[in-house]
Amino acid sequence: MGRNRRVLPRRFYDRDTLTVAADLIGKVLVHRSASGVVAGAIVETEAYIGESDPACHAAPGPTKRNAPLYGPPGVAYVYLNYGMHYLVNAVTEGEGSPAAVLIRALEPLEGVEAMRTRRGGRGSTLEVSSLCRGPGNLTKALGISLVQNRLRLTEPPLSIEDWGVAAGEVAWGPRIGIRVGTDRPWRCYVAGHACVSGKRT
DNA sequence: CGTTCGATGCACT
DNA sequence: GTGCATCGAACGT
Repeated sequence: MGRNRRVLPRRFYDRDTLTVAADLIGKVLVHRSASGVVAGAIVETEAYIGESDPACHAAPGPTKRNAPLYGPPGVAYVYLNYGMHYLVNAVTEGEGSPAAVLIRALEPLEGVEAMRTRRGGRGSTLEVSSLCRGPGNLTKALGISLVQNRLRLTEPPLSIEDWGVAAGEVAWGPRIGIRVGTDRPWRCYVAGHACVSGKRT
């Protein structure tokens, strides 16, 4: 691992959203900032696809907030949720086809101390497997906020890369934390992985 | 273990 | 004014 690092090209995202959601498992979300490099392997994603998906932010049609969903693929869509958590998505499919993959959990690979400081302050006793468990937690650990909204994921400072991490076995299930569209099994995750959000098994 | 519930800000109707 | 793609502290069992 680490000798063959490749940033995912824009065409990676210009595909069917469910395919992208599955292929993002095992890829590495990297944030390079003045605080250093933090990175983690993606172990959980959710697909939000089009205006016909009631849980997708594009459901009401184009608005100021969801504009990135209608733009080019390979761009970060970040927004504030519940007034206190930032959530990061990768925009997928072509322009005019509003869809994205929400990144829900990471396995920390680099910058664990920086993550710990951002999550719980210095001397935090948080386990490594909890640092990026949940979409609001991972953005906090990586220092992602609205500043990173609309950034291209195909170049620094915020990128998704292939570090040659083995993806592991992937499972599909209903999306978490939404009240509509729960019938669509569009959550993709590494079954049994300690860093995946939700109830542990 | 389990479940409930309050915090908190902004986009949208 | 309402409703969230959440989290974790504070309970109950």
